[in-house]
Amino acid sequence: MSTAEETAGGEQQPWAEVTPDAARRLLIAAVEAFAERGYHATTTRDIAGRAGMSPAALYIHYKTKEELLHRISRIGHEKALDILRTAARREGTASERLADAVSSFVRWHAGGRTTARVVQYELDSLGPDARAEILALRRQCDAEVRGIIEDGVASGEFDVLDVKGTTLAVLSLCIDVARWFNVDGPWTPDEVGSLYADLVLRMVGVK
Amino acid sequence: MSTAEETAGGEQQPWAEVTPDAARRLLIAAVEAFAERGYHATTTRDIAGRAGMSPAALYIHYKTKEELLHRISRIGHEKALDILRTAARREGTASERLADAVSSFVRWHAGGRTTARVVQYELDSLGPDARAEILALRRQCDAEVRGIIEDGVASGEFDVLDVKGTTLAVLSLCIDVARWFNVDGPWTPDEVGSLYADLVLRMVGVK
DNA sequence: CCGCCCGAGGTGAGCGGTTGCTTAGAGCTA
DNA sequence: TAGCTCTAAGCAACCGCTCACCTCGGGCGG
Repeated sequence: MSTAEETAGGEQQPWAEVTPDAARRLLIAAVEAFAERGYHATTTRDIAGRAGMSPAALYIHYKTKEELLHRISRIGHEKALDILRTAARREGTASERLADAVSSFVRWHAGGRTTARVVQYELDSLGPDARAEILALRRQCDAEVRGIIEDGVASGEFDVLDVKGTTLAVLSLCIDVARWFNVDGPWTPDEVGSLYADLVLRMVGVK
Repeated sequence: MSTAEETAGGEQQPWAEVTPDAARRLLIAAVEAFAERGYHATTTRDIAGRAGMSPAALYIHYKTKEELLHRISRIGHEKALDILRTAARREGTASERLADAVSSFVRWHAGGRTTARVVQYELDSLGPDARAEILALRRQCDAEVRGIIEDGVASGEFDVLDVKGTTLAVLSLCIDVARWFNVDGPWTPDEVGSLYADLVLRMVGVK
């Protein structure tokens, strides 16, 4: 009951790599607080309180509040990149790989909306160095999707005028799911994933 | 040199309806600050400073910092709704009206990125009453776009499986432009507008 | 024309409260 | 004892916001 899977919507048990148990509890509390109120509106006292600790306990495991956001952001982006890379590098046609990438990427944004929100929208609360590191991961995400689209164009499956712009639009569409998706809404993450996969295939001109 | 049009990217001179000149300067300063740093990270001293005034001057024209955000959000949403309504109610085929709606809506988000960012992403920094008022405007935006898509389906121009979901995706795609668009980037607002109009027509199944 | 007042718009100083973070030390395990 | 985890208390800085006061253009009786 005090484990990690109480995050709404059945977030797959994440953060297993965050090792001292208290550090993980603090990090999960921070994710929830940042997602609800935003980084700047969240106080260190709120984070510690959600984790059932005193305000000072936070500073045993993390040097600053920003380090929490940095860790969350890095782990989240690595997960997102992993999802896209897995889809991009499996075997199958470009259409199959693109549909797979979009539907699993969207499922992650919808199902783990709490995390995705922080990862995608609190990026410029980071300092310059941390932000630069995260932006590098983000460019790798871009590259994976662009690779699939380029493959599809080369094989004649896709009909795209502007590869760079279309790549951006596809990623943008997926990412924005984290903004509007509501766990109490009419769709499950799976439904949004397959709807979006269909829409994206249309965008790249698959008949 | 101290007028309103110094906002980056040639934002069409807005906020003309904000009447005492000092109040307008404060509001423009607030838009820029909120867009750069977010609502909670922006201090009233920063807003007043950008407008060339002392911190106390803000409270002559606005009751609270939140009232500033409320005013910005309401005016911005009214402008967005106006753009969509104009496109939806002009004469022409559903395809023409949808392309018009998307390209002008996207142009607004890209060209007026500063404003659009605040309008679209700082919504839940508002209190419950103000947020409810803004959400009503947002539902009207939704309805305009859904109306065009329903027309296209009825006339046989469009081929969509899920009207509600597709409407949401189209709006989502446009709104997210405010997040990633960069005035120093490779595209002009016009170019993104027509690229997106094309992508959206594909999404609704226009040949 | 003068001197006077007035209200709108502005300021400097500062209030109470909160922030991120620190420190001294308690509790527990080994 | 030694070492790690956590807490109670609190520090300096900063927050949104207020208050007493200042400034200045214009109406107006004389």
